[in-house]
Formats: sequence, C-alpha cells, structure tokens
Amino acid sequence: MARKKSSAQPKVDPAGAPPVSLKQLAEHLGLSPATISLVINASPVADSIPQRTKDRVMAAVEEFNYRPNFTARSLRQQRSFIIGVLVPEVSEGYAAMVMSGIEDHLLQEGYFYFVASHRHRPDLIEEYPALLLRRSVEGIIAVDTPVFRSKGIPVVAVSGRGGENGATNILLDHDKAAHLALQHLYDLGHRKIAVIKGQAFSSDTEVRWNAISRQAALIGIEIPPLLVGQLEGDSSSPELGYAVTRRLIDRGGQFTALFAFNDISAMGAIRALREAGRPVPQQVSVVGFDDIQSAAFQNPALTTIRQPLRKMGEIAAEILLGRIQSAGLFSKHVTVAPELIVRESTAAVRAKA
Amino acid sequence: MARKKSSAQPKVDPAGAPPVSLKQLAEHLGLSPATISLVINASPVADSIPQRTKDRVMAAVEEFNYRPNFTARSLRQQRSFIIGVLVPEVSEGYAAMVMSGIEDHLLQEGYFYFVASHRHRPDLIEEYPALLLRRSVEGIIAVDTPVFRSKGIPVVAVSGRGGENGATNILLDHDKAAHLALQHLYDLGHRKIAVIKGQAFSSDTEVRWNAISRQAALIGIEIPPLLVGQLEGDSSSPELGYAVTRRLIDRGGQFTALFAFNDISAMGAIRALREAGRPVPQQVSVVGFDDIQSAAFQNPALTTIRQPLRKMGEIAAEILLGRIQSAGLFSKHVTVAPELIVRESTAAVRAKA
DNA sequence: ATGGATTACTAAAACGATTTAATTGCGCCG
DNA sequence: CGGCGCAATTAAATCGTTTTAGTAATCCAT
Repeated sequence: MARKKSSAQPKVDPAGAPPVSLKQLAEHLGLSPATISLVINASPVADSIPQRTKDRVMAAVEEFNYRPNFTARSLRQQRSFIIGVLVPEVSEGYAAMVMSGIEDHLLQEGYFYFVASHRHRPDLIEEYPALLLRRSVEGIIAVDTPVFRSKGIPVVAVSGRGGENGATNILLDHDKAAHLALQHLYDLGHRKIAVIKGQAFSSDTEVRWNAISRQAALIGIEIPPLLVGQLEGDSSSPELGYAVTRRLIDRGGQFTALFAFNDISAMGAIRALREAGRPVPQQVSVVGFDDIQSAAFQNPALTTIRQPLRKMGEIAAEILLGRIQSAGLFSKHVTVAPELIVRESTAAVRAKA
Repeated sequence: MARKKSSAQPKVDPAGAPPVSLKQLAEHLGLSPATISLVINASPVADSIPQRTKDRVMAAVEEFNYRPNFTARSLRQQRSFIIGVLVPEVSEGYAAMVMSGIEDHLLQEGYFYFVASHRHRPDLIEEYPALLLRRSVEGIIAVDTPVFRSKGIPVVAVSGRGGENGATNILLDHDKAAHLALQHLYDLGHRKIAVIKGQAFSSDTEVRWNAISRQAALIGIEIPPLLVGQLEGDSSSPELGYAVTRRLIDRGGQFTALFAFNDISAMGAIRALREAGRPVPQQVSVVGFDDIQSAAFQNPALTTIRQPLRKMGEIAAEILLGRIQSAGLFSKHVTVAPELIVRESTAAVRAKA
C-alpha cells in the first residue's frame, strides 16, 4: 500500500491487466464501496451526495475503466439479463431468421441469449428448458418447439403450440395465408390442387392444414385425400419434398397446382415434377411457404407465402421482456399477417388443347 | 422454524416454488453447507466422509431437487462456462452452419454461448467483443469477422484474419479448393474462366483470390482482369451475384466457365446468364462455393466446392475449450480440406460448331 | 498414559457487487 | 443549550456458493 505509486496512468492496458474492483476503486478514492455504487447507479439515495463527489467518482471510473462485475451484480439482484431460445436447429433458415429478429431486440435492451437446438429429439426438448433454467435465464422463447413445463418463468412461443401452460403464442394468420395462396391459384384457373402437409412434429402442420381445408371450402375448391401428401423425415432438405411429390405423382391423382408446406419442400417438388415431365409452371403451378432468401432465385423463381419471420422474432422478444418486467397480465397470442409473393412458379392453367 | 413440518413431500412443484439453497439443505440435514458442497462436488477433501453421510446428502439433494445456483458458483470460481460467438449475421447460411457445429460441441461440454451479429458494422465489431467480455465469456469464436483486440481471453477465428493477435485460425485449404474447381473446369475443356471475388470485407476474399491465381498459373490457365468481377454490397442475396455477372457480360469478355465466390452468388449468376441467352451448363459452366443446403436443389443443381462448415465450427469450439483449459501453447492455425461436388451446372465445353 | 494419525466435520473468508439502516457532524430554531 | 433535521456517508447484511485452514474426537502404537 506504500509502494504502488508509479502506476499512475493505467489507461489502456495491452492485454492482461485484471479489471479493477469496486473495493479498489473505493480505496483509491477514500470513499466506501457503497457510495460509489450509489453514484454509479444513480440511485435516489445518492441525491444527497454533492456534485463534486459524484464528479470525482465518475472521473475515477473513467480513469480506471471500471466496469461492475456482471456476475456479482446478477447474484445480488437475482437478474441475469439472459434469455433462452429453443429452436429445432440453428442452421435452418426458418429458425435463423426468427433468431435474427430476436437478437436485434434483445441486444438493444441489454440482454443476451443462449441458443439450444433440440433437433426434435424428445429427450432434449425435455432437458434443455431445465438446463436453461439452471443457468437462470429470465425467460424462454420457443421457436417451432412443442410445449414443455415452464417452471416459473415466462415463455413465448413462435409458431409453437404453447396454448395451455401460460405461454404467449406468436402465430401467423394461417387462414389468411391459406386464402391468399388458394385464391391466387383459383384466380389462375386451377381447380385440382394438391397440398403437401408438414411433418407431424412441426407445430404449424395441423393449424395450417385446418386453415387450408376451411379456406378451400369457402372458395369452393375440393381437396380430395388423394391429392394430400405429407413430409416425412426430420431432415430439412428439399429431398423430403421431392419424395412426397413422387408419391403424389405415382398415386395417379390429377392436379394442376401444388401448395407446398415450405419453400424447401417446394424446391424438391419442382424437381420431381420436372423429372416426371410436368414442367413448372407450364403444366403445374407451385406455391411455396416462408419466402426464404433463395426462393427468389430459384428457377423458376418461387411464388410463395411470405411469413414475416424476423418481425415475429422481434415481437417475441419484445413481449417476453414485457412479461419479465411486469409479471402481470399477458395476452395469450399475437397474430401476424402473411403476404403473397407472386413470382414465376405459378401460371394460368392452360386452355384444354 | 418450528412450524414447517407438514411440507415433507416437496416433490414436483407445479410452478413457482423457489429453489432450495445450500444453506436450507444444510439446515435440514443438520450439516454445514461446506460438507454438502464437498460431497456434491466429489472433492478429494470429502474422502474422509463416510459413505453413510454421503448417501444421506445425495438423498436430500434428490428429494429437494437441489441444484447449485450457477451464478453464485460462477462468481466464486471465476468461471462462467459461457463463450461468445461473433458472426456477421445469424440468419446467413454460412454462419448458421458454423454455429451449428459450435453449439454441438459446446453444449456437450457443459458450455453455453452468446451470439452477436455485427452486420459488418465497424462500430459493432469494436463494441461487441467488449460487451461479451463484460459478460465474462471465457473465450470468443469469431466467424468471418475481422480482428479485434482480445483482452486476455483466447480467441479462435473461423475463416477470419486473426493472424496477429494471438488468435487460432480455422481455415480452409484454399489452394486445394481452387485447384479442385479449376482442374475440374480444365478437364471439361474450359480455358476462358471468369471469377467472381467476394466483397472486400469478407475475410476469405483475399486468400481465396490469391489461391485461385496461383493454381490457375500452375494448371496453365490465364485469368485476365477483364474476366474478374467482385461482389458489391453487404446483403447476402443472390442479387449481388446477378449484378456482378451482368457487369461481366456487359464488359464483353468471352468465357465458357464461371467460378463464383459462393453458392448464393452462383445462383444469381446463373440467372443473369440465362437471361443473357447463355444457359447453364450448355453455354457456360458455373462452379459455386460452400455447398449450402439448397445448392443441390437448384435448377440446374449446383456443382460446387464444399466447405465442411459444421466441422469447422466443431473444431473451433474444441480448440477454444482446449485453450481455456490449459492456457499454454497453442497452434496458430488449423486447416480443413474442401471437396468438389459435381452436379449439373458444369459440362464439357462444346466442340466448335 | 501420551502423542501422533486419522476421521468427520465446520468456521469463516472469499467472490464482487447492491441496498438498507445507521452514523456523524453541523447549522439552526426556540 | 438541547435537540431536531438535514447532508454526506458508511457499516454491514445479503446474494449462494466454494475452499482453506482448522477443530474435536477417536484410535493406535509405544
């Protein structure tokens, strides 16, 4: 305590100088840690502290580049400023897009997030929420992930089914989506429309299919079981769309248009159709879903239903933080609107030759 | 302290029972927190504790579902078991794929990670590492992100340029990649080959271009400046590839093959060529780079150089954890091998009609 | 019987903040 | 001149662990 004196200009240290603690700073200033903490956090208790002292404190903070230790603060305040994000797989365009929106909002508000990809494995879907909880996340956003018991922290589900246990759901207006797609095809003269449903484990599958049935009936289109296929397998490659379309073709049902579960499967479907000698859009029109990046640059460019995925992520984050701040009432769900993007994979049905 | 007695079966609490602390558990067992901590962590000091007591402790842990508070433990041990991941943008396929590999390894080893997307903004590239540091991450993985001062924690760069300041680099063998692509085209009879370079801010751009120049010379191909284009703009849509290919065509240089910087730009290029009446692969062959998911389902399916992105992420995580564990020597870089994936976008050059 | 090992624990000090309830000194009023 | 109130601080508890340095009791050998 008598020797260090020449270390008067700490400034920018090159690499490894350990950060200063509140106590050290206090000692340097001849004040107590309490005072400094109060000043730094602009606590109302600090109102009685004269500006002179406050300035002195702030100057020292600057000089030594003092930053409160986040872990210590977390422990004391019981706040981590971390939230957990559950997705099927980070590298899938759908989840990545939602995450992008989530991140945007969270970082802005001073939060960080942990990501965990469960790859639809039930054991991981069970395990990860608990693991996140143990890391004291303050809330969870579940993207396309089935329900789980949320022990005491708020949960927001993006296109998931969290209906029951207190989760807020961000979901697409599937009826509008179905209407946009079907009406578009109907207007082009299509009457025989095939549909590719999603995998059973995908939370959108059921609601979407129900919406399609409803809207088809309203418009006056009949969709016989023969023209309904379902994605199978848990990869996310276009291969699945290819396979189901092959089955659809082999089954022999006639159709002039196809409404795919997502853009990825639409890509596979287009290839299957082409190989079967039924080029898109000349003989069959195809409508995708999601409007992922590469949809616009397929050949033919994909007509699709755009989901505002980024926006959905942002909303999810915003609502979650809201629920964290005030643990009061909360809405059960928020609906966002889809949009029809017309490109080249749909065309008017050809007049009978 | 005399009243609670009937709460003998805590079991699975429905929602909001606060977790028990070590102290409570200790009180319940009539032992000190120290003992329990030692038993739980199987500390060597606990060797002298009789099995009977250990069993009692473990039983109580089970009964009350006790889990040590992670924040408290972090504070005491000065370990967060968190690492930071810097990427240009989570929703880009390239980064997402690498992240997937990173996550895989990290979660296995009991770590979580924070993601921050800087979207190539210099201020964020400057700010985020500091922010992560403040959150006491134990290391940083930088994906396609230029260098920054890593204050005291290990850094691993995936296809970044961290050459100088003590980062380990995971990089592709670009010479091999260039050789694979060029030799493939050469073997198909191509001699006039155009190249699309990446944006200036992308760390791969320069090394890759140098490798291409080198390998072209070795094989005996000349690549005149007239046939070299560069991606411009910081979006990651195929639009950029489309634009640069248009410029290339307009400039009037003759070429029968095109080597794109990545699959995304290859998609744009193919469209530009098609619109200009030069179908792929009949008149021009195109080789992409990366082998992203949808590459196989383009029309024509993309011939491309596959980067083992997931694997690169895994390796990055593994090396980083290694460096965290033992802060000793470390390798400056690790090289991974690319692979040529031949599909439909390349074909033999047509005999002069 | 004494002293050194061993056994079975525990007290208390960290870790680095935040926050509540004092404490001290001083001016001023009655 | 006693005491009230205010201004400027601070002591100390707390958050929930981990870990070091003990301590007390028992055992065994001499």
